[in-house]
Amino acid sequence: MNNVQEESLRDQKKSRRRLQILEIARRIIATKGLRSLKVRDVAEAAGCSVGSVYNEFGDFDGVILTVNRETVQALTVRLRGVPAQDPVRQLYGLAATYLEFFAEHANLLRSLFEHRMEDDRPYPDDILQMVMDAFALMHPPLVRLLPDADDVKIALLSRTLFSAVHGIISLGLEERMVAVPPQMLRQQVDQFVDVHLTGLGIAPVGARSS
Amino acid sequence: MNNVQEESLRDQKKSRRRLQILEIARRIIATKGLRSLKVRDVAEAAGCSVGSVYNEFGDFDGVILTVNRETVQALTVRLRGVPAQDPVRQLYGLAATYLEFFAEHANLLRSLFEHRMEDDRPYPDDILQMVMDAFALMHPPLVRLLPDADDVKIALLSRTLFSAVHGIISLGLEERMVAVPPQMLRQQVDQFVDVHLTGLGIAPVGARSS
DNA sequence: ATTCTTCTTGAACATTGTTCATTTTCAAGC
DNA sequence: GCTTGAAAATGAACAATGTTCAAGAAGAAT
Repeated sequence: MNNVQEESLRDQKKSRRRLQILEIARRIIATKGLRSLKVRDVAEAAGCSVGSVYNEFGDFDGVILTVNRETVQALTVRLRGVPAQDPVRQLYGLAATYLEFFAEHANLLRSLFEHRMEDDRPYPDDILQMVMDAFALMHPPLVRLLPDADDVKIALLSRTLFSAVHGIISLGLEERMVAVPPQMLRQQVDQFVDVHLTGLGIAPVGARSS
Repeated sequence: MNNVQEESLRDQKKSRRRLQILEIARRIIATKGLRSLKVRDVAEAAGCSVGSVYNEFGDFDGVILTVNRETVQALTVRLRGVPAQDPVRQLYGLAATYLEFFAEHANLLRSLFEHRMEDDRPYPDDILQMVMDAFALMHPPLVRLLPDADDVKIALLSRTLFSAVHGIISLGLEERMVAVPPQMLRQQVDQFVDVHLTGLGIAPVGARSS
């Protein structure tokens, strides 16, 4: 075990190729959907053999899962970038940012939420955990807004609220279903948060600008 | 065109087989998930050749779509069975019934919402319309509760609210994700509707029993 | 330079959706 | 009932795609 950072030529090529495969797979999923992702297409575009893809990722699910992992990581970064001064605005911001991100990367998000494993193999725990953590990002602002509430209940509320927003957005962006105009979807989400905060006894942003 | 109901022996066998194929496909999807559905398994279980499946449904997507169509039909029947005397209770009932139905037929619902067509062929319009119609079932009670509101806005609200409930339930039942205990999920949904109705200025059911 | 380890390759295989020439089945006409 | 023509069923062959692995190539170690 040499902890000095001496990357062998072999390792360099390996990791460069790994990145390349992921980049190509992500591009295909993003543009043509998960169902259009084929091993041979990825291998050819990456300039390597199909065997190398398997060598690097074990099986094809491994490629998909790695892309999904990076998707939820990117999502988390975006959500963490939402300003936290005003907790009410933060909640709106989280919803709006989720909508933006979903609209920009619809097929990647669908891959994250819709991909099923072969047979009955379990979905990797770390990805599930990251999704749950992302959905828990509404927790801190809710705690500030509801200081007297039980922390466990707030945790549940955070997941519930974010899941609700997810439902509105994922179905709203489903071009299959009655394609809600994207601008209207933004209003729809804002209004939903409005009503829900009101119901929680929190004064919403109201007539002020976003 | 003979509108007399004389079914030839041929037609009888044909429709019997059709039903049988659908029943088997539905059972496989329901128990082992859409990804485990294979033409040969269906054909063998139905006691016919793979060619017959294609003869009857055009392609394999045709089988899946027909199962999905029947799923949304069954869902609609269940949702229409929710009592409509009290509009507030009706809203709770629609959410609770959706939860029940989703819990009973999780894989069938996932097939409905997650199946993607081959290439870029469009999803059949009639199925999309039926889903939208089902999600519009919150419209009538909302109209009764908000008599002064614009009808178009109520239509949007109905879709939004149902989509939110869908998000909470579909993620909550996702055993992949932090498996919310089913009993707790019911409370979660009820509470969500509670808060949202309050936010809309409607008195929720409150402390009374379901 | 030689050897050893590791990775890469791509042909072969396995699985699964799809097609279609052939056979079978059935209904209609005699 | 037999003949015949149309329709359907068949399943072998094909196509597309995920997976494996023996052989070879490439880099590391001595």
